[in-house]
Amino acid sequence: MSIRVLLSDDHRIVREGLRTLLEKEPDLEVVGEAEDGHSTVELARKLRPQVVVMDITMPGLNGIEATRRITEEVPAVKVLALSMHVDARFVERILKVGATGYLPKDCASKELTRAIRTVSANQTYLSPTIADIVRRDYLRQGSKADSSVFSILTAREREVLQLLAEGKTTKDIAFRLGVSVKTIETYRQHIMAKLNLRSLAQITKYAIREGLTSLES
Amino acid sequence: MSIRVLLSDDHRIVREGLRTLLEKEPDLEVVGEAEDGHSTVELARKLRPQVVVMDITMPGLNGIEATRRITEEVPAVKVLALSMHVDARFVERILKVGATGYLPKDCASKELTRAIRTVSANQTYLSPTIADIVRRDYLRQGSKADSSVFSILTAREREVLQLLAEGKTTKDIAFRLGVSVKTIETYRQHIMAKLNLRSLAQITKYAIREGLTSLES
DNA sequence: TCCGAAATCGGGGATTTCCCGATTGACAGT
DNA sequence: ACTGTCAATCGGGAAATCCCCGATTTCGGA
Repeated sequence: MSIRVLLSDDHRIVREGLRTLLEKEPDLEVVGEAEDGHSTVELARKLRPQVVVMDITMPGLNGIEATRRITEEVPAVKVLALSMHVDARFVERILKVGATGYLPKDCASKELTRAIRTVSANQTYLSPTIADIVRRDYLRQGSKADSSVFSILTAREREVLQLLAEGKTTKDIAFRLGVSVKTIETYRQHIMAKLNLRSLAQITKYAIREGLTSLES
Repeated sequence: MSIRVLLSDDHRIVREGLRTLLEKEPDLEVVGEAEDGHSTVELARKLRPQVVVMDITMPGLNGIEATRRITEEVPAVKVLALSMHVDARFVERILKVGATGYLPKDCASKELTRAIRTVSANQTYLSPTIADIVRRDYLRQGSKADSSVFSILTAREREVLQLLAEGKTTKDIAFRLGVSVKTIETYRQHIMAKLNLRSLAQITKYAIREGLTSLES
């Protein structure tokens, strides 16, 4: 019986490439593709794949937040992060929210298929480069308190923070999340109060530093 | 006779995916892969492919600089940019240095193969989204020499841009520069129009990219 | 000298922000 | 079961900002 895989990446050509790669493996079956965090969560719930190959940087809802929701709601679904970041912060965060594997995008297809098989077997897969980075990170700072967004802000606030930093207007966000403009305003106030920020520009910079959005507009 | 293609992308899994996609096309032949600008230039010189599929963001020597060198040295080699950026600045820059096609990474494989065939036939291929962005860019600013801040914005506009990106409010800035709020509003409009930006978040990111402000604070 | 671009300001309506408070439901501790 | 906290949601109302117009002045280059 084959391993059912859900692909999540905001670039279609990347998804198609991955799909084609995986389809050459007889024991792997790509059951769906998602282009952002929300659709990934939804498809994971609906399709119940064994493994989600998850990009981290995605518009709207990012891969870390999507992973948090998936592993909380459907723990049987394993998440394998496939990211261009080789930064310990990202590794730590996505593992913390429930991913069981992490691969840099700069990896071989053999490694990807091996990682998928590993995580689908309830094991953790970290590629050698990543494992090394994590080890160094631990050596360097032990486990100090996490004062980043991920511990201070609520899920909803993080979501709004990211959308604000992506240049969405309050109205946009309210519509997208299906709540009133007033609610988004409140979140914005909370975000600014909690993070001690005073302007949208500072919010944007904060989000960039925390990897919630990229510099490319 | 098949079209010889060189793949250039810093992520191996992306290269492998693209290779697998292209190998399904009988008239396309992937003759090599490069993982950074320097190796791309070198392989283009050595292998003389008809087309180089070029990523823009690469470590060491980026895709734009690599394109410049290739088209200068081996004009017969056509460069097709495949980028995650849908920003007019990148399109403009890489076309200016000799690329004859531009695709967003968020495209279908059919479009990629079509683009490769188009540029190999000495024609220019811009995907619809890209073409639209270029058109808007032209409408807005004509074909300016360099779309960087330092040539399109006036000194005053740059000043305001920086202050906005530093988190200052309109009123703050007006006071600081000793002019009316209305004047600052006008500058802001000009900045957004000239740079094709739509939000303060985007303004902030632009300023960071251009080195007008730092990520801190 | 004439033209365009830069710098400056305003009107007026549409939106957003900002600072308040309020409700509901979930969950934690006693 | 009671109490308290907190996340998520919404509203009022005033201030600020945004947005789309146009206007004036100045100044350097064709």
